[in-house]
Amino acid sequence: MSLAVHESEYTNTEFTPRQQAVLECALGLLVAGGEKALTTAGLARNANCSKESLYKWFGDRDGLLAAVVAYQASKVHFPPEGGATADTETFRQHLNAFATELLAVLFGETSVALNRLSIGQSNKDDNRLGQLLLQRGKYMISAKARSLLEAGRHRGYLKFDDAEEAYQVLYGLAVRDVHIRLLLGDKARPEEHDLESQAELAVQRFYKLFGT
Amino acid sequence: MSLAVHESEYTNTEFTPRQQAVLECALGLLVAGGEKALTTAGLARNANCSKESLYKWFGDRDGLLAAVVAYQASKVHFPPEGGATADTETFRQHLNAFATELLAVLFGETSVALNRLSIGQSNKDDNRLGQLLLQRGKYMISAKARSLLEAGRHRGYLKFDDAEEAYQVLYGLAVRDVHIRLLLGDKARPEEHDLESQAELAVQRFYKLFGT
DNA sequence: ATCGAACCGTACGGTACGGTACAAATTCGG
DNA sequence: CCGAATTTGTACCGTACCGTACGGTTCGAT
Repeated sequence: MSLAVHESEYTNTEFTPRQQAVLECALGLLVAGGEKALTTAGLARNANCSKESLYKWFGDRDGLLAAVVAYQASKVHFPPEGGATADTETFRQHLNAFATELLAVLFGETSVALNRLSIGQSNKDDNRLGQLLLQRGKYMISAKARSLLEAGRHRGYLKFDDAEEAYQVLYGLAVRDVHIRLLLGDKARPEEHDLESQAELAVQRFYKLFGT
Repeated sequence: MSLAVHESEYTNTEFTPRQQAVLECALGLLVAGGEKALTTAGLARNANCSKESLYKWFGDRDGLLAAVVAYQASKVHFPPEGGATADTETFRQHLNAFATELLAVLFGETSVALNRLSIGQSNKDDNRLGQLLLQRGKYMISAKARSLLEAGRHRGYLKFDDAEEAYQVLYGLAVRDVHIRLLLGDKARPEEHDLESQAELAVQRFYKLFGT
């Protein structure tokens, strides 16, 4: 599956297994109680590690937060293109699958928690977290989407000038204002829980705009 | 102008002029340095008031934050419908104007700062700020948009089943992922600064989906 | 068995900030 | 002009948390 979350199927080169376990615990604290719930003492207590180790591994609290974001981003993989996208129908199914996975990632509680964290820290001097999330989150997805759309254009299924612009339209059609509402603490409406239908409707409208 | 910001043309019944001045100062601190820059001592110093007055007026720090959000929301008015929207062309111009103003509000630094604040506080128990921003911000705009779209449908310019759904599509076409990128600290691309063109393009695509 | 490295748990200093208390100053109605 | 109420400026308290230090423990290597 594209965009799927792998549970460390093999060792992540960036962090040791022990560190990954601690970061996983930090993610849990973040999802449960937000940024202020992620204190160095609290994490040490919950993860059964010492504060000294935290500071040895991550430098300071900001480094810890950056490590959490980087760790989660490292779990989202983009396996190479699904191979033979021969006919029109399977290509459209690929678009549907992409849109569905996009919604699944964006609306997941982990993504919501990390977005809240990064947005809350976006007033810092350098704003490492926001840049990190944009770089290793949105830009990756955008690249994946562009290559998919370019393939569709090359085969004559789609028609557009700028792939980035086309992707942004697809994003807007699929996400609408649901993401910001979730970030603000609103509950998703019932029909918005059916990601498949939402994605299919978005792709349908996308074809009405960019289909041949 | 719809959605225009009025500078307290006449006394806001909710806050005294002195309190409004202090809240204005708080807004400035928020826009400049984010939530952590808005301390009670700092606000008292900058606004030339005492902490005791702050607590007397707003109860506690959370009350102060809520007051800031409520105050800013009270400045955004939705004057009654522009009156005679007779022909097709003027109606479409109204849609363009609405979309432009929507982008102008959402991408303004004040809105960005308040959204960041509310999102950062959305893990609290009751989440007053997020509810407040949703209630007095997004829902108001949504209502305005729905009435506008309903009028278009009634006159035969548009065709859709659910006005709320149609509005969300218009929102997605206009905003795309720019809002979340701004919240994360990304800079808007050059072409995204031309709100008029962006809005016009969005309305053009909206007509392709819902026009008659 | 011994050494050394990494790690755990805890305790502690320093600091920032929310909230309160109080005397001096200012405003304002009568 | 006067007195009451409000506001200001400052000092202060308690708390929460970051960052560090240190004693004790586990565990693999030699």
